[in-house]
Amino acid sequence: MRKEYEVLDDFLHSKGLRHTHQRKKIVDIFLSTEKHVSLDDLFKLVHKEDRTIGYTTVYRTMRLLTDCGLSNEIDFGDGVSRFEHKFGHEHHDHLVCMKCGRFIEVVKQKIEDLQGRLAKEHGFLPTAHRLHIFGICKRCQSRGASSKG
Amino acid sequence: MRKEYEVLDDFLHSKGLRHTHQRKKIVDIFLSTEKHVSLDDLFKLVHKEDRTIGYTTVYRTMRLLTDCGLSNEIDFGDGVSRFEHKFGHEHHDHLVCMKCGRFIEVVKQKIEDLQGRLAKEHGFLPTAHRLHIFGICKRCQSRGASSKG
DNA sequence: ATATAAATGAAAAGCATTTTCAATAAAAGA
DNA sequence: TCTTTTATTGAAAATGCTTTTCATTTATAT
Repeated sequence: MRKEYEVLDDFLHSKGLRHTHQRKKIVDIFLSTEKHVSLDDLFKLVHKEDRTIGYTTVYRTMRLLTDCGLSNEIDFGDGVSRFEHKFGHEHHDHLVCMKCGRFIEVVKQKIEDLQGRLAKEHGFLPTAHRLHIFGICKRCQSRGASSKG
Repeated sequence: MRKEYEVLDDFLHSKGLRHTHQRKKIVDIFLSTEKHVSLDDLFKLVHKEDRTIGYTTVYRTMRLLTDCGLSNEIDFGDGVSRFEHKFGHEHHDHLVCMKCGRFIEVVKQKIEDLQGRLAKEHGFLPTAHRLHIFGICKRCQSRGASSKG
């Protein structure tokens, strides 16, 4: 678990950007957080540890991480961007539960392959894709009607 | 091409809602518009024909159409909701060109099937899904670097 | 140490979406 | 047709997240 910092270092260096203790702390917390955090989530986590770090800095740091490829920005269509870091889990799709809001990460290689083929059939050169399947998760099904956790 | 109005009529009726000339005009324009319009797009189209219809009414009408299933709200992650009407083309995925912004509607039954299976494998009860493949379209590939249309 | 340019944080601005509210108008009944 | 009831409308304001501004601070190079 050192590579992630190197990636950021290289990126900062190559762009003439600087190391700051704020960035270090934000990155530490982000990388140690399992997964999909909104800016607000992350700001709260950071704020708990360091009251002097502002929302704006978290925002800018996340953009930095996204730009250098350490973070992935995801959008479930609820008007809030979420971020997930890219270590351990490479590409994956999401099963999003409409009841409890939780999501499961999944991959099915055959689907990946077919997507590539589908793109090719249309002369399309794919660079990325996003698949969200919405529904009700196992837990919420067995719990019947309501619930929120 | 009469069924779409019936759907709306039924919906309005079942909910005790009313027919208004504003709704009629907005629905007419929306249904005659081939495809993916933002609220702003649609408002402009409506405004051209009737200066008295406000943005809010367009907004509310589109929510109505989405609720009664005539319209599909789509989100390409650029912070703007778009709407497409559901006649002619049922469910489909999107190939989104990152260069010219155009999108192609596609379906591959095998992918659909595999998605269902994938969900099932996780005890997940799927209700909808969204697949966007991002990349460069045929046209933009052959045109080389720049371009916007 | 000093200079210089990036980074920070608070506050303000942007922007699409959503709500508020007084005025208007559709549907139903008299 | 006239009234009544209640949904609808449109302008403006509010929301909520994201992004920018700007004066100040601070990391690096000299």
